[in-house]
Formats: sequence, structure tokens, C-alpha cells
Amino acid sequence: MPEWKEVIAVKKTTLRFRKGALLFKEGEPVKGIYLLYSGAVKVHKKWADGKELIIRFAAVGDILGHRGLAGDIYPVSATALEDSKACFVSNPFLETTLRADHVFTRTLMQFYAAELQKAELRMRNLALMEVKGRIAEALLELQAVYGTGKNKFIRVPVTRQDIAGYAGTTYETVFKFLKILVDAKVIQVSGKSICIRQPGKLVKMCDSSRE
Amino acid sequence: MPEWKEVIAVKKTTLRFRKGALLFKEGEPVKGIYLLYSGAVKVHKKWADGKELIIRFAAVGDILGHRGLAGDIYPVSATALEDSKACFVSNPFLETTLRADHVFTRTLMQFYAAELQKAELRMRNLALMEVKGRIAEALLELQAVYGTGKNKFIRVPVTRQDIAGYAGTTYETVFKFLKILVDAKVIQVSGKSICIRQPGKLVKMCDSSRE
DNA sequence: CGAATTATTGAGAGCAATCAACTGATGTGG
DNA sequence: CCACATCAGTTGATTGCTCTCAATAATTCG
Repeated sequence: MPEWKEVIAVKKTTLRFRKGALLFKEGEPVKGIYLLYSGAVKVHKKWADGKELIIRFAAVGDILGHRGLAGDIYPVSATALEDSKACFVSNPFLETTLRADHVFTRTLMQFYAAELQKAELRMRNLALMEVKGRIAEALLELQAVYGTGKNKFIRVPVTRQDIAGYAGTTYETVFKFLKILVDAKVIQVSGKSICIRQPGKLVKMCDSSRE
Repeated sequence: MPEWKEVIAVKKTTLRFRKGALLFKEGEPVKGIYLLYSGAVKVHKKWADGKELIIRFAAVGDILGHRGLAGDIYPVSATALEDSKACFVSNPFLETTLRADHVFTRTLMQFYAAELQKAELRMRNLALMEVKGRIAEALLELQAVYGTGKNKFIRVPVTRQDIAGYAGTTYETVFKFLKILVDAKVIQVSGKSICIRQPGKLVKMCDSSRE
């Protein structure tokens, strides 16, 4: 866990969340931010018809709920992908820290700037890549965020529904494309775990000429 | 212009940019940030085949190039939509200000947080809305950013190419949909100017049930 | 006035969403 | 133990939208 994040981790109000539990919900008043201690969390935003887009996947050490710093209500929801623990930092405590520790404030600002760059990259991908490419993106992103364990399998249980939610497509489309990838031996699926066997081929199959 | 931005505007190194001129370019080393004094600027990001996505439209008072704070090179380009003036703030000066003025640093951080929220909203729209809805978004966004002058026309010259670039679609598709909107008397076009006559109907025609 | 660029329009193809059907696993009541 | 229901996972067919390409019209510019 990056050192700077320990500044806010001093306040050890650790909360536990069962798989599927909500850390916070879109529209609720902002009470503070969370620092993920263990587990995995998805941040998502609703749309019509029960559709939603997964904004990002958060791993151990990541900050959650910081979007709320700009307003009074959370613009997104956060749901545990597996049993997780998170350190909760209340707004008053955060305020005090921001006022007292200017280095921390600057580091947090740079963290925001970096998040913004990622968001822009993702905006571009969502707008210009076609669905296959976005699904590939989702897989690569999951691996980048959570890493791989034994057998090179991605270290988090993901449903096809989640992949669809991240790629901005439907369950069925994800299903069909994953099947193609499995048949081509580019990836391997076992239960809720996925293993990327040939990342290069994966990218190539999405013909999405990268920047 | 918001007061707080004047903190960095003290340094009056005002630069002029002709319509179409680049303020900075994707991939170039970051030299500083810009504060737009007059005119209008688009921020865009390249992709394959000469395609690009317009990340945002900036109006007078907006900050440009701040994404670069997180890295050494600009992740995006900025191009003047019309003759513009921008106050350039070099990195060293910005560094000094950030170190000295902590209130400014905090305000800038909150600005980032707000930008992040906007980016997420846009991510969701780009991923889940269909093309018509995204074009409508583009029009409404342009009006929100630049406002309207006499005749209620949006106060900036926009090409259909730019609308396509913002909506993540093609020139022809924008052309055809705008024609439908004009025929339905929802909007009005005159040269490079656009006027939204019936915003409600515009939203409805995109069937995109809003949040 | 001719050339080159840009605007406009139509036809066609391809992709992905939707819908519907099927499979198999699990559970429930008789 | 079996018949039935339920539900998630899986697959195919269809439809509609949007991109691409191409052809024509209009405009700018030399």
C-alpha cells in the first residue's frame, strides 16, 4: 500500500463488507471516504432500464468515495466483489487532515490528476473502440488491477455481467466473445476465474489499432 | 471569472492563438497550464486512423493543460475554436504557488474532483447512450459551456466534424441527424451557428431516458 | 473558368442488441 | 423417487442502427 495513503489510514475505523454488499450508494449523502484494506470493489453508475456502467475496479490500497469530495452526494455506487475490509475516514477527520497536512493534500491532488487522465483514456476507448475491443480492455484492466495468482488466473471472481457492465455492452455479447476467445485458446475460463493466455493475440483480435 | 483562478492569473504571460492553432499537443512535454482569457478551445485525444475524441470544450475562465500535472507529457491536445487569448502559467511558478497557497491547492483539488465527476458522467453517456443521444448531448453541452448570444444561437462556431468528434461518431451521421432535427424544427442552423429551439423535444427525440 | 475541397445524399454491409428458445442444474412437493 | 417448476447459463435468429463507401452537388480558391 502506497505510503501516502497511510496518512488517512491512521484512523482505523475498519468496516467489513460481505460479497455483494454496498459500501455506498449513488445519491446518498457523502459521509467520508474509504480506503480498501482487503478484497475487491467495483464502482458503478446507474442508467436507464437498470443498465449501469462500471466506472472502475478498485483493489487493495485504493481510495473509494473520493469523487464525493466535490459534492454532497455520491455520484456513483460501490459494491464489494468479494468479502472486503475498508477503512472509513469521516469527512471531519479528512477535512482536518487536509488542513493540517499540505503534502498530503498535494499528493491527493496529483492522485486526482492521474485519475482524470485514466478517465479520459477510458472515455476515448468507450467512444471509439468497438465492443470486442472494449471487452478485451475489460479483461486486461482486470488483470492489471488485481493481478494473477497461481495458474496465472486473475485474482478476483468476475461475472460476465460485470465485464459487460465495464465494457458498456450486454451479457450475451460478452458471453459469445469470451467463447470465441476460449476456442482460440487466447483465454481460459474456469468457474468465475479467467486467465489471459495470449495478451498479444487478445489485443490483435480486437483489431483496435492502439495509439 | 471565478476569483480563485485569479491566483494563478497574477502571472500575466498572455498568449494569443489564432483559430485552429494548437495551445499544446498530445505527447509534448508539459511546460505549464493555461487559463483561458477569451475565445474558445477544444481538448481532444487522438486515436487510430486519424480519429479523435473531443474530451471537453473550454470557455473563458477555464483551466487547460492541468491534466499534465500528473505526468511529464500532455495526454491530450488543445486547439482554439476561435481566436483566443490564454494566460500561461509555467510549471515553476505553479509549483511555487501550490507550495505557498494552500487554500489555492485545496480549491484546485476540489476542481479536479468536480472534473472527475463530469468525466464519469460522460463515460457513462458515451458507453450507454446511442449515437443520437450523444449528438444531443453534444449540442446541449455546447450551449451550456458557451451560452447563447442574440437570436439564442450558441456563441461559438462549431463544425459538424467537431460535434462528431465529441459524440464519438462520424461526420455523416451527425449531418443526417442534424437534418432531422432541423426538419422537426427542434434546432436551427445558420452557417456555423446552431440554435436549440426545443431542448425538451431534443432530449425526447433521443429516447435516452435520463437518470 | 477550372480545379480542388467541402457539403449532401443514397445504397449497402456489418455489427451488436434484442428476443426467444433451449439446456442443465437445483429445488420442491407429492 | 419422480414430476414439475425455477433459474441461470447458453445459443440462434432477427432486427435495426450506424459506419462505410460512393456518387453527386455546392462552394471556395487560384
